[in-house]
Amino acid sequence: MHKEALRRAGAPLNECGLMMHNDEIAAVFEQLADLLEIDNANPFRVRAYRDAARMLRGMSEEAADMLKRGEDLSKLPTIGKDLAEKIGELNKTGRLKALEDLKKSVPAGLADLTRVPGLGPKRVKQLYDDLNIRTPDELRKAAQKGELQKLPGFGEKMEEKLLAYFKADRSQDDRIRLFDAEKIADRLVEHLSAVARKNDITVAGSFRRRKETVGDLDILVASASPEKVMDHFTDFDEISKIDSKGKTRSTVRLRSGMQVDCRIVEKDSYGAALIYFTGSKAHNIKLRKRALARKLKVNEYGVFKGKESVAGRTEKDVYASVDLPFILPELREDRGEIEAAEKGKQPSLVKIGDIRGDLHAHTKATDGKHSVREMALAAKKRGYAYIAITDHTKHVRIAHGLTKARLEKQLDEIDRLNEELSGIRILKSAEVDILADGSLDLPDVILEKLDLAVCAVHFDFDLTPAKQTERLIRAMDHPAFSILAHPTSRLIGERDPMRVEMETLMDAALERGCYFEVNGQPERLDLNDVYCRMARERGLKLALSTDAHSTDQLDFMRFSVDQARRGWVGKKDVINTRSWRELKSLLKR
DNA sequence: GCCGTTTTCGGCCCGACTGTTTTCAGTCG
Repeated sequence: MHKEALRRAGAPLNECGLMMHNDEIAAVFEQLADLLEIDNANPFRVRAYRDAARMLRGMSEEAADMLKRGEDLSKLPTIGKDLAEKIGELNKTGRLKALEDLKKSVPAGLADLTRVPGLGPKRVKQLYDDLNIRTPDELRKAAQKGELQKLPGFGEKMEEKLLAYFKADRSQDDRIRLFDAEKIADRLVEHLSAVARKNDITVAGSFRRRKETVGDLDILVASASPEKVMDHFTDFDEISKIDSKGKTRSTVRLRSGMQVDCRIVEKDSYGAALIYFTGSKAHNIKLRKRALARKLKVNEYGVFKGKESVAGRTEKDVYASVDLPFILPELREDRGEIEAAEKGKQPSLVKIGDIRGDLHAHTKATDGKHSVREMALAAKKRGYAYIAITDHTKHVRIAHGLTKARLEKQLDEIDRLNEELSGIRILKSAEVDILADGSLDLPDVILEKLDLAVCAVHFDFDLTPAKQTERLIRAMDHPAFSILAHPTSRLIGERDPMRVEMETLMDAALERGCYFEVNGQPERLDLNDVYCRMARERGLKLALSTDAHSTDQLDFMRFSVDQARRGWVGKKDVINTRSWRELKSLLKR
């Protein structure tokens, strides 16, 4: 998406009716900010572009749609007259003259160089001016020839560092899935618990905000003997390299490629440090500004009036000092949570304990590992009232999808089990494949026998957005259609989301009595947080499901809940927080 | 470039660590 947007921004267009998505506009602004920074522009001007990009990425409505309705974009936060015009220009022409002009003096590739650790805009500019270095590859060659250490401000160490960077395996540089980060985080906490109480150790950062992917781990420890804790931390046996080590802050890299920052503070600062280390950065900046307006200063040690500390021990105290209630970590993205909290309108978020059943689970009849009985008993053990068995249908050959006959047999089995088992109801369902023309992959005669149909796309992901939307709406027209599973069919880091007209699709679902799933598989987490929020704002209810392929995967429910919480979703916005009777009344037939 | 219960101009979050320096700039989170 990023690359596509940049291509568009730089290339002439031959189409009409162009509409730029928010993330595409954001990508253009981000590139402009990168290049402006190298060009030594006013840092606050640079920040204005970055702030706007971030705001656009978190927005649940398309700026292009607002423009279509004739709305004034400068009413949006971080968007003023100038940026509103630039968004208009992008939306109309697909290009941005300011960016094209800037590229004439600052080669676009220089932005990539700032991503090399240790290189910021100043050094990149210097490398370009003095050695005409424009790409990471040119940088590597210059370092190998020993040319860098001759530059003022660069030295032997810097050159060594860069050489080490180019020598190292870069395959793990990308953000990793929350689920994978969790395993590492658990081991780190276990390691640190030898020198600190577990209550005094928190994995903060985007991990605590439950972001779908995690770039690094930020560990905060409260301790009166920081040096002892820090020495123990840097002794962790998975560490491959210590990037920096100080008395209160260290950065290391693990053999897995994961970067870990450890910060140690005293107990009296723990709350302030938690806020600081949990982020997001934008949330913190807003808090600090708010503090300034009250003649207070917030840093990671506390809240200060002059030199006197007025809060810091708990997060609640720190928020209270700037007249705010505690704000849940999942909301701390500066997407309106501070304003909502200020008005006492912070959303009440769905909790794992609110979930009454799972509406997406497979068995060994297709690509799952366990039987219907085993899945049902595992669901009962988790305290659920119901579980929908949703095996694939025939079109999904790779999963040995069910034919009508095989599904009929499974439905008989479910009847028998429902007779036999108490305390859990097995719902008759299937993950019905949505074919390319929008028809469903099972005959009506059997669809009619299901309690609900969970429907999903597994092929033909790359139709045009209009065609894809049409396909899905046609599917939802079917009277049996209940839930659209993994609505964009993305796989994090592997497959981009299908391009659909999401607002149109959500409104169509709403009109037809259909619901969208939030799939808890660690590589799916589909819908994402922004779309969850969009659904909530439009009144479209969600099904939080696991898509479990084994009994233990029923635990993925918490990832689905996390994602929904990041989208401001409450208990009432979720259909499977209800008893089966209530849920049934929400289904269209 | 944005923004306003101090302001429509003059501000814009804050501190730790490193390397290359003799007191600090650059980078990072």
